[in-house]
Amino acid sequence: MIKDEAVEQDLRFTAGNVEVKIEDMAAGVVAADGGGAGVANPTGFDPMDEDDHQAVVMATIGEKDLWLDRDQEHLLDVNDASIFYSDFPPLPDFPCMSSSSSSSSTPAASKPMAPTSSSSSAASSSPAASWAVMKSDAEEDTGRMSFQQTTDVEEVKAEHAALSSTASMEIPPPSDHDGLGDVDCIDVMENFGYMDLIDTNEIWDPSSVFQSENPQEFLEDQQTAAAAPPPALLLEGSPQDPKMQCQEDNDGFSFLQGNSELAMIFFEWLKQNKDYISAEDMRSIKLKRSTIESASKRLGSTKEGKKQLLKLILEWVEQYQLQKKRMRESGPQSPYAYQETVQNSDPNPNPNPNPNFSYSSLPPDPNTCFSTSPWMPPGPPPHASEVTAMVAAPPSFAPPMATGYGGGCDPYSNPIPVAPMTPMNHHQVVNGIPYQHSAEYPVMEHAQSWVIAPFPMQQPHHQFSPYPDNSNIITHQQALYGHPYQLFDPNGERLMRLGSSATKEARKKRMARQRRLYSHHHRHSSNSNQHQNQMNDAHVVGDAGEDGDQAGSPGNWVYWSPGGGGSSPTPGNGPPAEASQPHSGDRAPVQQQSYQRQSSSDRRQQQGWKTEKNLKFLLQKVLKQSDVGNLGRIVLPKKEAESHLPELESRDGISIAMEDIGTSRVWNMRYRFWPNNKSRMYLLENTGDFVRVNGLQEGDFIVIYSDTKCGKYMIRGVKVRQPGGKLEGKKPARRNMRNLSLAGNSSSLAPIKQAVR
DNA sequence: TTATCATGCATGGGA
DNA sequence: CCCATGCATGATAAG
Repeated sequence: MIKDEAVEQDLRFTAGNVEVKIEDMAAGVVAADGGGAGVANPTGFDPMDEDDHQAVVMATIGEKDLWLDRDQEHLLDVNDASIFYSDFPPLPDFPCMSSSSSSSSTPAASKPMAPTSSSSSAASSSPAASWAVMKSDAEEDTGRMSFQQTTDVEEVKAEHAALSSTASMEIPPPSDHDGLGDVDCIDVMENFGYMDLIDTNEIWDPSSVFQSENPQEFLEDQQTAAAAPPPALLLEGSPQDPKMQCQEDNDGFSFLQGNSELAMIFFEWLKQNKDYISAEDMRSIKLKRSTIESASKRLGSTKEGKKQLLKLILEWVEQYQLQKKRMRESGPQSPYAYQETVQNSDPNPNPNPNPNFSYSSLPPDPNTCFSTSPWMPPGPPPHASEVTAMVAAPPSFAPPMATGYGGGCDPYSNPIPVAPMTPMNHHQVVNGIPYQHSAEYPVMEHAQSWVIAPFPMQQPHHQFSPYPDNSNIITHQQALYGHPYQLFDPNGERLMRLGSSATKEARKKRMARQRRLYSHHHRHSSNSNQHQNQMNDAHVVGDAGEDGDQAGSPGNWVYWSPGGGGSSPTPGNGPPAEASQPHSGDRAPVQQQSYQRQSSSDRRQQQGWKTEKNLKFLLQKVLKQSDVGNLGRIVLPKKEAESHLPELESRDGISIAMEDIGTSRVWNMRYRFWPNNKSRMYLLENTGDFVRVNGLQEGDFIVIYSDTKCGKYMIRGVKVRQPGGKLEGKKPARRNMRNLSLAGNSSSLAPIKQAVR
């Protein structure tokens, strides 16, 4: 499966059986009635059982409904579980968390997907059940975020399996808050306190928020903007809690006490996203306690850490929502339908060619942004040549995929952030709804951003290790696709730079891009198979690209799954993700979707980069010892070289400038061939410095793209981390590589694909 | 059996 | 003598 998948699952917070549900964030904010003016979920997205239907408190100021988009929500008539998935993708795992969880990965989670099957894992199917959130009356009334803990052992196991790749934190069961039998509903505040996201005693202080900013102004803004407290904010007491009442007194903001900074962040976010996120959306958000806990551990209990976590969550919500919106805009079709289309057409712009890479199995929700893994190697887009940009993998990746690089553009991109969770077969049906691998989803740049450990890492410490050589970095979104968010620094200490920073404008642009992408997919879906194949060979990475990852950046890392085959590299970013895509069958490079994690700033950079370039995946090559040695030359796969690189008239070859996607550095290389028997061997020479600078080693891979706009060549080095650190070895690699190659796949791609899985 | 490709190693230029 | 260059060979995978 793709790392991304694992990540995705984590994001879903399915790691534990404890779920944190953010309900009525908005409502919590305003809850005029304190008890929650119960509002039936108009969207029908409520994953809860109908019987369990919970009243939703709409966030309103005065009588004004802050959630203007609410009515526009599509009503999905699907079963609860399915709704849940489709509605909100799991929150991507925190990259940093991966280490802890990896140890428990189950075979299912770690086992690579069959080349032909989608990356989605069976494990992911179980989540549906687990996600069926049981709400307590209290929750409904309060509309607060609550943690729910299920006792179903089977479910838990499944979740663990699914999450195995991600770090799951052991969180003590919430105190019997509501005394809900099987399910414990925990007060949000309590939860956060537990998680340390928010100090136990630290309460969001609305007043403080206003002090820092003109309250009046804020309120005015709120009139037009949706205001919902962050889940954490809503956690504060029960509805009956005096504090909640205070909210009413204070226009619903009193619940924010104690941490003005966090509150401000949340409010700012609400203001920026009022047009994109509805109360229903917020209600449907569920966070796994374990995930949060893991994240908080990673991020630390400091205020900064909490801020990061909040940002991460908000970013996730935002990203998801964007996807969802896009879907809606395209039409009322169900997400699944969309998925199908994508799968069939595959002209997936995603850079995650490697779904494998990537980026991971995607969550059932096509809209999910996190589907891909962050750092997958840019595997070629899956056919993917396009990496979700790789997003990521460089997937993730996400494409999966060597996450990224190329995110949008990068096949690798990252491939790949990202998606990740348990691998599922495309055809697998969960609760009547077909599950698809994230890799198949159109990769979104964001996906990569989440690329947190797209691939399940068995060895935690490896997962997030930074690139040794590149300290700079950007993670490789799947190798190819850069992931928007860089979660880990080379030292593995920097968890993530969340970039909630996206501005409204940027968001709009993103949405427009996504829409274009979406329609693009549809167009392709109608294309003939032949055309599809061509596309697979070379995708325009355009959007996928979250490639922005720098080679050196963590985003470029691809992880090798210890499990099946053991040597598949999974791009941290996600490029490899691509491999898992069904259509990509052949050689889509894995994106590093994965696989990569990027900070928001990185993501922005990548996005910018993406928007400016249309990358076409040309080829990728898993580096052999002779390629990374001191010869300074890399043997290129003949078929790809002949079909995607300039035709060589003479053996002297041609000089070819390759711009390093990660660093923008231009390398003057030489492309030539050697007569070999009756054939030729194609080489890229003068690669010594490139290899050195990127710290590439045997087992890592390079992905070459062409910028369709500028006509220049782009290259990305994707690092593959093997849990066992085996790649370091010398000789075994050679034989292993061969062995790894999958039938039907070129040997050069095999590793990546495996990684993607 | 053939094609592909990793790499061993011969050759030759330059220090 | 060292190293870059380039050919030849052997191991695999594919057909």
